[in-house]
Amino acid sequence: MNSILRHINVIHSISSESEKALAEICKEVKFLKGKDVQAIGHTCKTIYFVKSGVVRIYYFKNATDITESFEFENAFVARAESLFTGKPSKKAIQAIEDTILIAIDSDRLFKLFDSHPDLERLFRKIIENSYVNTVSRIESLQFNTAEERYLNLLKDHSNVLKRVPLKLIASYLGITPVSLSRIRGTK
Amino acid sequence: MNSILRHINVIHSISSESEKALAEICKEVKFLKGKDVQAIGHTCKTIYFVKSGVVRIYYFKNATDITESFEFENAFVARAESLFTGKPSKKAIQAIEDTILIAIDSDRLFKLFDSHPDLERLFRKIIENSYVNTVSRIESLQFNTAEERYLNLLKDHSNVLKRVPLKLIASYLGITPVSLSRIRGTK
DNA sequence: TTAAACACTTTACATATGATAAGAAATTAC
DNA sequence: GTAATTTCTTATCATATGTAAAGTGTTTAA
Repeated sequence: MNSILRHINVIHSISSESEKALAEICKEVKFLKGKDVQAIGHTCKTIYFVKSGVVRIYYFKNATDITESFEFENAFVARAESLFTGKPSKKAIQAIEDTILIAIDSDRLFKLFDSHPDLERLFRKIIENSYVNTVSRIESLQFNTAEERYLNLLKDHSNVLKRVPLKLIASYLGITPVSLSRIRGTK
Repeated sequence: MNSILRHINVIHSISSESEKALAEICKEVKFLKGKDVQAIGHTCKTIYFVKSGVVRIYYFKNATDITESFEFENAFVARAESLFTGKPSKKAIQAIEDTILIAIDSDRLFKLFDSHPDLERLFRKIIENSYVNTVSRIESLQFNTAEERYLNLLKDHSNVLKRVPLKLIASYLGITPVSLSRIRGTK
């Protein structure tokens, strides 16, 4: 629990009572490299925090595997389109390395919000941050070339390049592995 | 205020006391077609609700005007990257038709959250919804062709096509006006 | 009402990215 | 440690979209 509490308190500090309540609905879970944390078709009732390792959210379009996002140590992961709508997700979460996650039960978390406004505020801010990141991702996909997107990733998140297979990065950037290889070749 | 209260109560119903508190920090403002509601470089301290009309968020990349999003009647608009970070925005909000907005002072709203948890919950849910929409927009930009994106817009938001100039829609779809015209021609 | 400005389309050509296939390199599994 | 997979690169060709320029149609404003 220490890693998550340390991360949380930078975003919004919560009372020790709230820390305790949060700890009670958390559970540590481990996944081997390549394993699905949650499968396609499953309704998301869990918010994960990455303690160690890397995960990705992915889905299939025309039988092609597409990576929607990566999350590394000290980040939250959830399939928002399912968690916030209650519908089954068309996406899966997969461990890219051997990974340790802290699983937070979302139903119990949302109930805690009634009695612990500081937790609701914390998660509001977490969502705000995710939202801001997502909007800037749209900007990048809307009018940057594939090469610009690759170079920005290299500049801002070079750890991704070091720890994630290129074929996963390609679809994250919205291009094919062949195209990514070509872009890398001309540098 | 009626339109905003009606809209809000579908998302999360709030006490009449909270309605009153919210009304106090709202102000109705009007903008003529083409006018900027908020300019580039301005730090966003306002959340708008569109009472009537249409607005867009736009910015410039290499001197090209790019529309990030449209918002019609009964929707909230804000430049999240500025509102949630406190930094000056690189984007502007513009009225596409003559538009009436309800302006909510964000500093005062965030203060209200301390005494009105139902308001915080309401706005948490509004952000969750925006987040879900934004994630699905990424999906669309990541691996749909320009034609698929156009046809999806036609299917899901045909009102956009009816009320917004095509050149604005083109950049929203991530393509040039010429390319959009070509796609429309082949149907 | 007319000129000016703006929005949209069409054409021709350039270019980035996609698709396919084959080979090289790296990783995994026995 | 070697074979079998998987990942990455390279090459070729096809195609979607970009760029530029010109023409038509529609608003806007004097």
